[in-house]
Amino acid sequence: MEKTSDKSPEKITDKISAPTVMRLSEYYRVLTELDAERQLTVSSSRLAEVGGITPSQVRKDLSYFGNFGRRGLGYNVTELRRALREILGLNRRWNVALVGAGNLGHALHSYQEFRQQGFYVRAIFDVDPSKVGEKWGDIVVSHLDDLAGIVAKEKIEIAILVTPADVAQEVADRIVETGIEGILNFAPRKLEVPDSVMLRNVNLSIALESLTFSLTS
Amino acid sequence: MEKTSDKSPEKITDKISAPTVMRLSEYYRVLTELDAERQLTVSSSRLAEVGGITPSQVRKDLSYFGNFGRRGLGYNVTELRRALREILGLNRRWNVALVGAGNLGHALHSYQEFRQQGFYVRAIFDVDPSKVGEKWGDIVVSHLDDLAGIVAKEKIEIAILVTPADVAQEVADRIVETGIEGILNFAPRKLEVPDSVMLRNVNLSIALESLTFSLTS
DNA sequence: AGATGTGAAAGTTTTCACAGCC
DNA sequence: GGCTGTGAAAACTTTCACATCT
Repeated sequence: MEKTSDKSPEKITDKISAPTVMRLSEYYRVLTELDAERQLTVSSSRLAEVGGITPSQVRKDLSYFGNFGRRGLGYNVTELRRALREILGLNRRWNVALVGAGNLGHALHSYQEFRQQGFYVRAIFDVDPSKVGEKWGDIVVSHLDDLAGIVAKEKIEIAILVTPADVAQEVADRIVETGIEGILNFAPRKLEVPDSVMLRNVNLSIALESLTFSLTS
Repeated sequence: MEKTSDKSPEKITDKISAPTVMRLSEYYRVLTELDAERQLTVSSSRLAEVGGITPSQVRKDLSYFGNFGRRGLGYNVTELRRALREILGLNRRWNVALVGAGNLGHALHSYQEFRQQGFYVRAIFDVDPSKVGEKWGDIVVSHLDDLAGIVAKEKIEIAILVTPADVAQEVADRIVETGIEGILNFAPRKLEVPDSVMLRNVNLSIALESLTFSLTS
C-alpha cells in the first residue's frame, strides 16, 4: 500500500536487479524526449511500448522506488523524469577520468551524450610519451604516473578504463589505489577490484558475437 | 571431435538465454588465452573462477550444445575453443559496414578486437559531404545513398549503426531495405526492425548510469 | 580419485489479474 | 471509463547434488 518516503539507512540499490536499472535508464531517456515534446502525462503502456516491454514491468520497476503515478491518469512526465534523474544519480555532475588516450578514449571524450547526462571528463591519462601533452579540447593528456595527484586535485570520482586488455588489470589496480569510487571498464578482460569499488563492464565484442550467434545455426 | 547434437530442425539459438550467450563469449576469450599459454585442459571450476561464476553454471551453459568435456579430466582447451568458435559463428569472416563516420565509428573501425574475431569492415557510410571521400585505412567513406549498391557488391551482412540518435530510425530503415541480416546499434534509441533482421543494442550511457545509480542510493 | 552432465530444487524476474483510486 | 500498485502465479535462470564415466 503506502510507502513512506522515509527510507532505511541501508542501500536500496542492493535489492534492485541489473535489468531493472537498465530499464530505468531507458525510461529516463524516453521521458526526456516526451518532456521536450511537451507531453504532460504518460501511461505505463505507452512507456512499455517504446521500450518493447510490458506495462506491468514498467509499473513494477517504478514501484520499487515510490508511487509516482496517479490511477486513471498515468505518470506526470516532468515529475517522473525528475524522480528518475535522482534515482539514477543524474541530478548532479560527475567528474570523470579517461584512462587510455586511444581511439576509443577519443570517441568517448567527444561523446555528447555523456556531457548531457552530467559526466564531465576532467582528465585523460596515457603512458605513451607521444600522447602525453596532447591537447584534447581543453584538456591536456597526462602521464599515468600523475594519476593519484590529478584525481585528488580534480575530485575525480569515476574512471573510464580504455586501455589494451593486457595492461587493464594493473591500470585498474592503480586506479583503485587513488580511492576512485567507480570504474567503467571497456577492456575485454575481467577485472579484480575490491568490493568498495563499483565496477561495470562494457564489452564491444560480446554484442557482435551475440549477433553472429543468432545469425549462425 | 565432439559433435553437437543433431536433434531439431529449428533454431537451437532460440532456446538459449542472452546471459548464456554472453558467458559463452567470455569462455571463448578465456580459452583463447589458455590456448596461447599452451594449457591443454581446463576444468569447469577454473573457467568459472576466471569468469566469476559457478562451475555448474559453466557446465550447464556448455551442456546445451553438446558433451565437450571428459569426466575426471575436464575440457580440452583447443577442442572446446573450436566448438565455441563454431557456436558463436566466429569460424568464418563477416563483412561489416560502419554506418556513421563520426568519432565512435572511427574508434570501432580501428578496434583490433573486431578484426581478430573475423569482423571485416568493408564499407563506411555517412551523409556529411566533408566526410564522403575521406580515406580510412584502405576504405573510402561512401555516401549513404550508395548503401544498397555497395552492400550488395561487398556482400555485407552486418551493419554497425553509429549515427546520431535522431536519424537512427530512418537510417535503420534504409539498412533493412538492403537485406542486411543484422544490425548492431550504438545510437541511444530503440529501433523498430522486422523480425527477420537481428538487432543488438549497445548503449554507452546505460553502463555509466548503472554505475552512478549504485554510487548514489 | 576427479570432474562432467543433468534432473530436481532453489532463487530470481516477469507477467497476471484485480483491488483501489482518479 | 481509465490506469496504477501490488500480491500471487508463472516463467525463467541458477545452483545443488549425485549418478556416471575416465
